[in-house]
Amino acid sequence: MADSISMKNGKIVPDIVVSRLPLYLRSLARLQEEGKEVTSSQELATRLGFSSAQIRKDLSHFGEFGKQGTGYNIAFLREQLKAILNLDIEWQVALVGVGDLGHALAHYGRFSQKGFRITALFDNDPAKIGMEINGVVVQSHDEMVESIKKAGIRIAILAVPVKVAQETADKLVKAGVRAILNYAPITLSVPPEVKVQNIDPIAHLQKMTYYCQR
Amino acid sequence: MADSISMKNGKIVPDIVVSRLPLYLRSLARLQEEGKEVTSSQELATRLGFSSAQIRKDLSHFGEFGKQGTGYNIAFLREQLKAILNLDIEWQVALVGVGDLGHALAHYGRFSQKGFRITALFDNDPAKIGMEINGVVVQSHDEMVESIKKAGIRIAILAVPVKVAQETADKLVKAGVRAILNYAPITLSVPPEVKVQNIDPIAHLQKMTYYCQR
DNA sequence: TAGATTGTTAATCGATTAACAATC
DNA sequence: TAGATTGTTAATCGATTAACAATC
Repeated sequence: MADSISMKNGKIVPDIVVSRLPLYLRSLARLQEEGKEVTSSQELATRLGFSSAQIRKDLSHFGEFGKQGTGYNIAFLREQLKAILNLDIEWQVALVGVGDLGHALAHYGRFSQKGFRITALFDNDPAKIGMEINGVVVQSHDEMVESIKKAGIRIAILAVPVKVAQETADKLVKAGVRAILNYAPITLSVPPEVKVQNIDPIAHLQKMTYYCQR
Repeated sequence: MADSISMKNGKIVPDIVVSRLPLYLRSLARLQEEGKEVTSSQELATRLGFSSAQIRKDLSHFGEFGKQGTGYNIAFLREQLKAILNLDIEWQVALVGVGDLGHALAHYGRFSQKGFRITALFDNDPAKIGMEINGVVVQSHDEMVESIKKAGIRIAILAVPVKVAQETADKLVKAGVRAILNYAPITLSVPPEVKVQNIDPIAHLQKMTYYCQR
């Protein structure tokens, strides 16, 4: 993924800063649920295990959202962050691969709750094509490129076996997809304008066992 | 998670280096499947999108594994990395929360393929307790601490709803768990000796939409 | 040997943090 | 006003990379 893009009079926002914005958003939602109206960089920091300086610095890349002596209005900061992350619209998402994992993802309510509507499903297993999940019909891989293009879908979740992951990613790119959430344990090769985020539970477990004595 | 632990005559290995070892392992497995016997930092780098210098530097924290002019013997480097990550034994894993996601995880073959055997399942839904998945019987949350202690399980996968995630994590810690793979969208608070890795697909999607024009 | 590639050092680059003036 | 907390600057810290001697 590109390291950063231009923002706030041509200055650049590091990719790692962007990564933290969703976590800020999550904490703010939590605070709001708890009935709070304002918060501080210190409170957010404690909750997230970051430093307050980091939070203020991160936010400063995008503007000024707080008031000295008071802190941040939670509802306001949430709205601002949502706008920055382009979350003030609903995104259509294609889910490719309706195996066990894909099935669970298709049922996972939090996607649509957070504005990511899975509006297209694809699989190449004839037994699955035509099946309906949550009101969406599973289509064949052959229809994929055309169907995604036609719907103007920009985000895809890739939940296919490793051996077809790269070729499927290639088709997604051809279809105009710009963001791929990749569940296959492989480093995908895509053009630089396409973003990829990998989810590999095994890699996480293997990292933690380093710290566990047997 | 702690930033690093001591290694190789008291020197310290940055946490971020440890994070990359599983990816090296994954690439090496791939290369081996392709029939290759040796590789180079350059080849690994290209596959992973890293620099070759980074790969050599990372490995140098743990020893010398290559030969000048030749590169690395794949089978040997794999074994070494597995040993470093404590992957030369099989780990027992407890899976807590057998909803849609938990169910999919319980069926996900790659865990046991990679040496993580899910040997205990827990849920607090009476309808699920007693159910058998892949030969493992779902137990109640009430039995959890005792059961994990007795089995000596050190790794848990947390797939419960957000609202009970922290209290469940507390129980896991009490039961002696040292590594938690957390699927609940919340920052868990645990003692420093317990490692947590978070998997939050929404956060990944929200990061990518930053780079997508609507 | 000549060519290739390691392991390591030093230089560079970037991210985090400490500190504080500004100000609510 | 006094206390609190922001936004920002400069210092620190750490990670990445370039370069190369060593050597297979």
